[in-house]
Order: sequence, then C-alpha cells, then structure tokens
Amino acid sequence: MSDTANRIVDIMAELIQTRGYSAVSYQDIADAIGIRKASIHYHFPSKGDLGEAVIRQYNKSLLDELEAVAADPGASASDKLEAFLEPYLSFRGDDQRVCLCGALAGEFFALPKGMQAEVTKFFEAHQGWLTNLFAACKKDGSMKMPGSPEQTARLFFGAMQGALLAKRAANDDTQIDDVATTLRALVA
Amino acid sequence: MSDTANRIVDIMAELIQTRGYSAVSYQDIADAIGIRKASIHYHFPSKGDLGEAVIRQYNKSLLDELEAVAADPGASASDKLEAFLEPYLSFRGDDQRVCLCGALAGEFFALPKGMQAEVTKFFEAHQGWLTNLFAACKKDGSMKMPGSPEQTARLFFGAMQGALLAKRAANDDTQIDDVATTLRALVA
DNA sequence: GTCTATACAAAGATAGAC
DNA sequence: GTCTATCTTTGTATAGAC
Repeated sequence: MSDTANRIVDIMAELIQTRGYSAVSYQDIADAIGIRKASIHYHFPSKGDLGEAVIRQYNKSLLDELEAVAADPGASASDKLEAFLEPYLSFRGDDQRVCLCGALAGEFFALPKGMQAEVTKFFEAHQGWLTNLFAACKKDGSMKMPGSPEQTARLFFGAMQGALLAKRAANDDTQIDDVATTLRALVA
Repeated sequence: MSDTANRIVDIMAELIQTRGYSAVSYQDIADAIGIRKASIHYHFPSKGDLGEAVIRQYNKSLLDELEAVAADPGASASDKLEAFLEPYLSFRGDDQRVCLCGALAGEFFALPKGMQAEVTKFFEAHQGWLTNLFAACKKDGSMKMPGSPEQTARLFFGAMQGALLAKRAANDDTQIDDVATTLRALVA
C-alpha cells in the first residue's frame, strides 16, 4: 500500500473512532491530510472500500499481537490477559477515541455488507482468543473464573468495550482502570 | 406532546438504535410514518432538537422504572438487580436494536452538544443507580461483590452495554444471557 | 498520483399556501 | 399541522487534464 493510502487509512481510522463512520466524509479526510477529495477516490474508489481497508488493518494489527503472545511459551496466563487488556488501557488519558469496531458496532446496520462482515470478524476473533485462553487456564488450573471459558470471555470482552464507551460518554478516565482492575481480580 | 410528535420520536429512536444517529435522515422518518419531511421540522425544528427529545424520553422511561424499584420496600437486592438487567435482556431475539445511548456513545463527537449532554446523563444516572444499589448491599451484606460498589457498578453496566454490541455484531443471541448469567453469579 | 471541474443525489432547513 | 416548492450545502463519485 502506498504512503498516501496509508495516511488515508490512518486518518480515517481516527475519524471513525471519534465520530463514527457515517459522520465522516471524504472532505474531512482530504482536509486532514492536505489533498483533494478526488485523490482519495484513486486509492479507495468507494467509501465502503476505505472502510473495509481500515477495519482489516485494525484487525490485523491487534490480532498479530494477540497471536504472538498466545504462541509465546514464556508468557504466563496473566501475561496473556494483560496482552488482551493493553489495547483498551491505551485509550486512557485525553484520547477521544474508542475501539474502532466498538464504534462501528453501534451503527452496524448503516454499514455496507463488506464492512459488517469485517466487524463481525473482529468480535468473533477476540472473543474466540479469550475463550481459548480461559479454556487452557481451566485445564491447567492457572486461573479461577466466574463461569465457563466462553462465558468468561464474553464478560471480559464486553466489559472492556463498554468501559471505553462509558469512559468517553461520562468523561471519566478512571472507568477503564476500574473495570480492568475488577476483571483481573476475578481470575486472580 | 402531540400524537405525531410521539410517532416521530418513536421511529427516530428505533432508527438510531439500528443505524446510529448520523445515518438517519428526515426523509427516512417521513417515509416510515407516511408524512413529508417539512412536517417533521414543524415538530422538531432541527435534527439535534429531535435527537435530544429522543434521548430524554428514553432516559426518563428507563429511569422511572429504576427509581420505582429502588423505592419499593418490598424489592430485594436481587429484584433490583433484575430490574437493571431487564431492559438489556429485552433485546434478545431477532431485535436488531442496541441501547440507544450505547449506539450514540459510539459516535459521540459527531453529536450536537445538547445530545452529548443527554448521553452523558444516561451513563452517569445508570452507573450511579447501580453504585447506590451495591453500596446498600455492602452495608447490609445482602450481596458479595468483586470490587468496590462503584467498581462493581461500572463492571455490570459496561458488560451489559458491551454484550448488546457483541450480540448484534457477532449475530449471537446467547451473548446477552451469557453475560447476565455470569454477572448474577458474581454477586450471588 | 494528483489535480480541476463537474455530475448527481441527498442532506437539513425555510417560506408560504391550504 | 401538513403540504408543495425551493434554497443551500454537502455528500459520493467520475472524467479528463497534467
């Protein structure tokens, strides 16, 4: 992908994470990176094409991390849990973004089908990763947990997604740490 | 509020809950209830006015329920928790909606300031209600809990908001029950 | 690859008749 | 209160010069 295409994807991701997909226009992107609207269409013919590219890059970036930790024999169960939490914790501070796919999930049926499919992948992949982690922990007894591996995965995933929304809507930075701390204690 | 105004608010709520605020137009509403765009402007001069009215009605409807249960001397702590969970559980089935304010939180900075303020109120009121519930339970020992009353409130609230998004994005109805079941077990 | 120019549809909103 | 008609701006997208 060209340098310009990368800049377009990056700024689009940021704009979606702050305002949502429907509210972002090619004009917004053009203004942000100092080119013309028509140039964006050269790289991404339709807005849906761009949206898909944004989600795919986001998914890949996060999943690469998770898979690397999962495959690391030196990483403890706790290390792996922290690897899951880390991206959410990174939204602390005055960051106005939420999870890309969390934002998109809120306007799900306004999205083109191709984007919907990518959002679905994100949810399934992250919940699946957590389920695998907790299933392994259940086997070797390295973590207690409040329900089945899948139930626990869903609780953890949903709680962090919700915490991001709450942090921003209630303008309270401590939301993320509060939920992360409580989740850690549940399996400690 | 007139009958037409009520119908406008109701359909707008449903459209926001399925597609988000930015993706809904006056034309969509007009088509849905069989009137003309201009008629909507008579009742709600601007889209932001309508958005605010929608959130206010949503907030009032849910908070009235919660406050009634909180004030009911015959309601146990468990009854009160169920009253909190009930609106989330109602999204099970083939309902394509999520929580109105959960959807709006995802596109927070695309909203007019007046709407942002109403969304903030929702988050603070519901987390506050839960915090009060758990604080009372801590005093009388009627529930165990995994953290402080406020931390527990944030966990419960975020987890249910996240569960709604996950249910729809992953197209898996069991998400909501799984999370609700796990939460109940945490304080049982 | 980026630009100017433009097409075309849809958006939010207002004026004024009924 | 609802309508038709219209305004103005913005949206996505394409054509074609450079």
